[in-house]
Amino acid sequence: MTPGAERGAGSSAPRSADVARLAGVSRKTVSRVLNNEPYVSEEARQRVLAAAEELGYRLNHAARALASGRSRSIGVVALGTAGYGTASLLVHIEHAVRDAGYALRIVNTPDGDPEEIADALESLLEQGVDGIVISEPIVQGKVRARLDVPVLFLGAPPAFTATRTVTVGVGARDLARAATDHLLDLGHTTVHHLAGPRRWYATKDRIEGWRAALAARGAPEPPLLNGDWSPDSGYAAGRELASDPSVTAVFAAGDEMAIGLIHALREAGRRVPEDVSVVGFDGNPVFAYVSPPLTTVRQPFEAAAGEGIRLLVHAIEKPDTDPPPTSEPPVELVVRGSTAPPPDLGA
Amino acid sequence: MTPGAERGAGSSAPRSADVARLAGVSRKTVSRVLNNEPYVSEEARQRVLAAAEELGYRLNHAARALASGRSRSIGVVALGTAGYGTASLLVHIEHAVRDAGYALRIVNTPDGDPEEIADALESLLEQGVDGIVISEPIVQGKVRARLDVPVLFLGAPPAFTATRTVTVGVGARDLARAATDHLLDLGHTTVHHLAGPRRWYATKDRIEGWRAALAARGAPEPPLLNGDWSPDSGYAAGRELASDPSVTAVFAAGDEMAIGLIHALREAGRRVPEDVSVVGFDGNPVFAYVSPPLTTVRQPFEAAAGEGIRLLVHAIEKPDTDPPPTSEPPVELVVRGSTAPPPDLGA
DNA sequence: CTGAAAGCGCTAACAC
DNA sequence: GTGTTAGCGCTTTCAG
Repeated sequence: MTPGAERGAGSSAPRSADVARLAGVSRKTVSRVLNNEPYVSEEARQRVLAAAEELGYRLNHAARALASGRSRSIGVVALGTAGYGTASLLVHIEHAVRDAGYALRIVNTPDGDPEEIADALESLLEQGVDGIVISEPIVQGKVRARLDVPVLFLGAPPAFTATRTVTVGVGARDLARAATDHLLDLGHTTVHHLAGPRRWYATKDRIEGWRAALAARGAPEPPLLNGDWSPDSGYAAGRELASDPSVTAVFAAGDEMAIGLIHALREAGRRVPEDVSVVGFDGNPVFAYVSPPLTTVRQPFEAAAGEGIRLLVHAIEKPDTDPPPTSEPPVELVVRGSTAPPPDLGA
Repeated sequence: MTPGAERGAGSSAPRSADVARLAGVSRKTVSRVLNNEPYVSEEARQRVLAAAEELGYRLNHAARALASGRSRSIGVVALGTAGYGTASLLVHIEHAVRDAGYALRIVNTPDGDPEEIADALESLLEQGVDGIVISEPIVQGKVRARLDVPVLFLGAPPAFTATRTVTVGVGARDLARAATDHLLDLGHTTVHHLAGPRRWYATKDRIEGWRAALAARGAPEPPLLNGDWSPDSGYAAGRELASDPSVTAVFAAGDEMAIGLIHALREAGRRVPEDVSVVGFDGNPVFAYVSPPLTTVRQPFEAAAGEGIRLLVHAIEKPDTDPPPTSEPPVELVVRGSTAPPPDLGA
């Protein structure tokens, strides 16, 4: 049986050759139509489309990837936490990737260890992704990897080298600074900071923003508190802080830690915001409905994902032209009920 | 230049032929080693592995998929909400899929319309996934799709037909029943229910569980409240309910709606849990730290994802053998501070 | 504007 | 245990 010969009715999935035969054109023309290439007569195009529809033709991406060397897919290395921030970012990434006409492959790295990340990258590379997104990477340790595709670092400076790296920040430093400034503006002498795990870039950025705000006013810098993003760790930090009456303002690096912190504070008899003000970080809308409603800063997840993917796709498709212009997302402070002037000020 | 001939040093990525040459074996033997097939001498295996390592060889999955007809990847159709439930489920799915040695491809359907779902499926199928996971599907409308791979329906009965479908529930009905029973056990005459969007299966299950609990005690069934999972919708429902003094217990179909609901109730002067008890659904740990701590039922996301993927992989790899046994996840009611006996009982 | 021929890098079936 | 021979279904030259 020669290739392209008749196949028993309904035997197996139709291939582009079947479409070509039905449409009365060559396989190459079918390929042109399916790839929106120019130089196809409108009539041929219609015939091909109709034939594909009639046959229920489904393009085989594996074959295309093999032949073209590109998979039209983007891989993302995500961090394992199911928190609002990570999840929200992922949803927006998916959306942006899909809009750009790419498919999404995901590998999660529960702990974000350099080794795990290297494995994740390797796995993505084997799958032939055209580009990679590293979402909120870890700062610690060196990642060993041979990256021959463009990489987008979302929310952090490049953690390793690749053919071409593109970076989009989420403005975490500025957001942290705005959160701290808000507290300072209210009259607090200084602001304590409950940070995330030290290995995260996100943690580092927030610490820097907080520090900068303090320094700009000459406010003393209290010792850093350490959490792990979980409400439990916020609670633990809150218990510690509650015993120190000089604490009147705390900036937590995540909404959930802020919630745990507030709970511990109140349990210890300190009122929020009357005695202690607390501001969170992320902007999960549900915390508008707790008591007190949480003052927080909103992370521009959608904008960051959108810009980042645009840049990444540009690096993939037109590596030799100038990247599209990018704009800094606005800093959004959401003032709700968990912050107020310090108690002594009124006395 | 004959195929397999010397290539200029560092010219391009090494292929299996390069590994074969360096190891002094045939390409097929390389393939055998890489696929963990039997009938390879230990010595040959080591030589191949060493050669691959030395060359920095990376398997080309596209070529493998094309040749073998299988991609060793699983696609998931996710729903667009970035809520705790969806995100948590996704994380566990990713983990289970990876453990099984498969890669993950994701398509999100913001609204979960049947048409969107059909598109998502089509896109996954073109990518050549070996199996598909539909996470928490929508009940409404018919999905048109030609599914020639096994499909896992997670948390819902099959919404359409496929070659082979496997279903794993999350026990939502039993969980809803347990939540309602808890309130009834406390002495409440009846329990109101704030449901999710009607198009979701998850909504339907929870309504049924609630209804069954009520019926079993002969409790009157109050009119259903409708939300959309968002805290805003919980708040809106709460405002409505607050004006009716006969309401003493509410079961909300999601934690976030419960939080909004409680806020509205308190704003209207009704105390929780003294005047009105509220129980949520999902088990997001952060709500242990709000006031009052939220009583809720925990969804067995991890168990469901694990069992589901095991079943799906079985259907992919050994379609002709009996599926592995599955066990019902336990019902976990987490009693915290938002529930108490009704006010009149004490009077 | 269109088509013919030649692979992309791998695995499948069979021989040895 | 191992190698040989054919493709998988598509895109890429390069001719027309």
